[in-house]
Amino acid sequence: MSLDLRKLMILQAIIDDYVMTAMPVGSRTVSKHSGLNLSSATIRNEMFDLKELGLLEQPHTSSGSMPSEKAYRLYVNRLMQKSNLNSDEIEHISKHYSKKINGVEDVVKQTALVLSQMTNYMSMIITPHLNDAELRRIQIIPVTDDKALLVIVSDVGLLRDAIIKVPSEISEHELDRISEMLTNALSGKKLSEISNSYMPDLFKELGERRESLEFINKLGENLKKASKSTKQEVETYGAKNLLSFPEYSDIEVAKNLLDALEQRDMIYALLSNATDLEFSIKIGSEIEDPKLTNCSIVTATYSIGGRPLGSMGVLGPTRMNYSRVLAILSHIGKSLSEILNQMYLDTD
Amino acid sequence: MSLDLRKLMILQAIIDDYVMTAMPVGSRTVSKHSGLNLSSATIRNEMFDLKELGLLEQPHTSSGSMPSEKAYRLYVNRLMQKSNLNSDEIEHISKHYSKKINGVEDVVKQTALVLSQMTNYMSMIITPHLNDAELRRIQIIPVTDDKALLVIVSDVGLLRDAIIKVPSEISEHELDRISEMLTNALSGKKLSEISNSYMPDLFKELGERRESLEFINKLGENLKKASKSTKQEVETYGAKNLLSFPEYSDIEVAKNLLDALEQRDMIYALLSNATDLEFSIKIGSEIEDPKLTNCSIVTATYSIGGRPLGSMGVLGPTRMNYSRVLAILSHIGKSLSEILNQMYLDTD
DNA sequence: ATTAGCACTCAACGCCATAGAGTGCTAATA
DNA sequence: TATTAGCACTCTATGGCGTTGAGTGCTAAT
Repeated sequence: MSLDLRKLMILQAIIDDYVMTAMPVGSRTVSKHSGLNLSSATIRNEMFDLKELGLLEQPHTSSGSMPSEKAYRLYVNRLMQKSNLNSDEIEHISKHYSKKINGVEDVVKQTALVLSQMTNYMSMIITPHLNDAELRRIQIIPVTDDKALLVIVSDVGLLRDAIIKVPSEISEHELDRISEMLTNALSGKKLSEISNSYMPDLFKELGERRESLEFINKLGENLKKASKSTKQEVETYGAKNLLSFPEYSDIEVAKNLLDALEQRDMIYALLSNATDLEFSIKIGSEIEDPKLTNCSIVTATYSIGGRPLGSMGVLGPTRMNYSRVLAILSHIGKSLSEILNQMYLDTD
Repeated sequence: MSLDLRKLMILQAIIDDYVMTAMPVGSRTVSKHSGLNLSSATIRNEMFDLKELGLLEQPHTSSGSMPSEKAYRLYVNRLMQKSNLNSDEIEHISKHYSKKINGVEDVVKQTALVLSQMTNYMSMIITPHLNDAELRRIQIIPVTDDKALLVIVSDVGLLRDAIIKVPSEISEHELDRISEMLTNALSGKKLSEISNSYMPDLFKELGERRESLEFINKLGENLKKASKSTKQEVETYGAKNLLSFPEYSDIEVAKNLLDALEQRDMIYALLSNATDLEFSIKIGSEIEDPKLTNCSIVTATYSIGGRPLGSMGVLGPTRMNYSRVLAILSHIGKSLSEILNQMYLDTD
C-alpha cells in the first residue's frame, strides 16, 4: 500500500485539525474538513492504512487518531506550505526593535520577548559568540591606587572586562605603556587566539623590571582567563506559555518540563548544536533528551555581516504550528541581524 | 476572650503542622503534637476561640483548621524562633561562592541559584545599583576609524560602555585629550550627577574646534543616556519549585502565578521597595498584587562597605518556613556582601 | 476547667449505569 | 473495483449514589 496523494491530503487534514484542537481526530471530521468529498467510511479505510504506515496513532481503539512524530516529520519535509506574516504582525515586530535599545544584551532580551509573544511558545536565544571578533585594543585603566580595570575591545565593541590588582609601584604611565604593548602584540588577533603561544615572548619583554614581574604574570593569567570564558549566555522567555497546552496540563508533567528548561546548559547545547544551518527543526524524540518528550524545537541562526553569530529558537508541543513558527523566526532573524549590523558595522 | 499563652502554643502547633503538611489540622493531631497534654475536646474549644479571633480558618465546617494570614503575621512577629543552619548547609553555601566567579553578574546568578536550591522556593535578586558609585575615569577607546567605545569606570569597576560614532577627522590623540578632560571634570562625582548642569561649561571648552562640535554634542547625549539608564537587573530562579506545592497544583492557578512572576518590573518593584530594611516579610495580601494570592515574600538587603546596594528574596506559599528562610537569607546575605567586598574593596 | 461521648457534616472514594463519539466490519451500490 | 450505508462493538467521560472516615460542635459527666 502506497502513500498516494489522497492519503497525504487526509494526513494533512488530520494534522491541521490536531494542531488546532489537540483532540484525536475522527473520520467524520476529516470527511467534512478535508475538502475531498469522501464519506467517513472511505476516510476510515485510508486512516487504517495511515495507521499501518506509522503515521497515525490512536490513544485507544475506538477513538480518533493523532499524528505520530513520523507524520510531523513528513509534514515538515514535504507537506508544509510557507506561511507569511500579516502587516500587523510585521509591525509588531518592528515596534519592538524601534524602542531605545542599550547594547547587545538588550537586543537579545527583546528578541526573546517578541519571539515568545508572537508564537505563544517558549523562546530561547543565545547571545552572539564573539570569539571570532578581531581584537582592537587592550587597555588597563586605573581605578584605585591598587586596582585597575582590564578592558578588551574588539571591532564590535567591548569584549571583556575584569578588575585586576596593580602593585602601587607601577605608575599610571607605565600601565599605559603596558596597554600599548599588549595592544600592539595582540591587535588583529582573535580572542580565541590569546593563548600560551603568544605569551612568553611578550611577557619577557614586559617583565624586564623585576618588581613588576608578579603583576605581569597575573595579568597574563587574567588575559587567558578572559579569553577562555566564552560568556555566551542563554535567555529564555515565556515558559509559562507551555502550561496553556493540554499536553502539559498535568502538573507533574509540567513540573518535569519546567525543571528541564531551567537548565541553561541543556538549552545552550540545544541552541549551539544548530548554528550551522539556517533553520533546524527537531521533533519529539529527535531532541535527544528524555525530559523533553512531546516537545519540538525550531531554531534559526542570526548573523552579522553574513557571519552566523548565534541562534534562537522556539520550544513547544510537537503539534506546534511549524509553518508559522518558521515564518516568525525568519522575519525576526532578519530584523535582529539588521539591528546588530546597525549597531556594529554601519557607517552612516 | 484573651489570647493567652496556651492559645499561642496551640496556634504554634497548628502552624508547625500546617507548614509541614499543607493539610487542615484537626484537634486530635494538635492534642498529640502540641505537648500540652490536653484532650482533643479541650483543644477544640480553644480552636473555636482562635477561629473567632480570626487566626484560624476552616475550608468547610467539619474539617480541620489552617492558619490565617493574620496568624502568620502574629507568628512572625511574636512566636517565631531564630533557626540556625547546620554545617552541611553552611558548607553548601560557601562551596557555591568558592567557584571561580566572573564579575558581579555571575555572583548575582550564583546567589539566586543557591537561594532557590536551599529554600526550595523561588528566589529573586536585583543586581547592585551603582548610581552612588564614584566616577573615576571616562575613556574613549577607538575601535574602527569611525567608531569608538565609551567606557565609564568607577571605584567599583566598569559602570557603562557604549559604542559611539567618531568623525574620522578626530585623531586618536585628540580622543585621549577629550577623555582626560572628561575625567578631570567628572571624576569624583556620582553617576546620577552627570546632568545638564555640568555639561555646558565642559562642552564649551571641548567644542573650541568647530569641526568636532557635532561629535561633542553626541558624546554629551551618550553620557547622559548612559548615566540615566539604571540598568539594575532582576534575576530569578526556581519558579518551577512552586509547582511542587499543593497550593499551586491547579494548573490554572500555577499558570497565573508564573505569568505574574515573568514580569520583571513587578519583581523589581517588590525587591526595590524593601531596600531600607535589613529584612522584610510580606504575607499574602500584604503583597499588594492580586495575582500573588497565597504567596509570601521574604527579602533581605546586601551591601558593600556597609552601604546597601541591592536586595534579594524568596517567594513561596504563605505557609513557608519563615524562620529557616530568614536564616538562609541572613547567611547568604553575609556571604554575598563579603564576596562583593573582596571584589571591589579589599586591598590584600 | 476538662473530658468522654455522640450526633452531625462534608469531602473523598468507589461503583454503576448511561451517553456519545468513533471504529471496524459487512453488505449493498455505482 | 472503489465507495458508501448500516450496524454492532469499544472505550471514555459523566453524573448519580451510597459508603467511609476524619473532624467538628454540642452536651453531660467528671
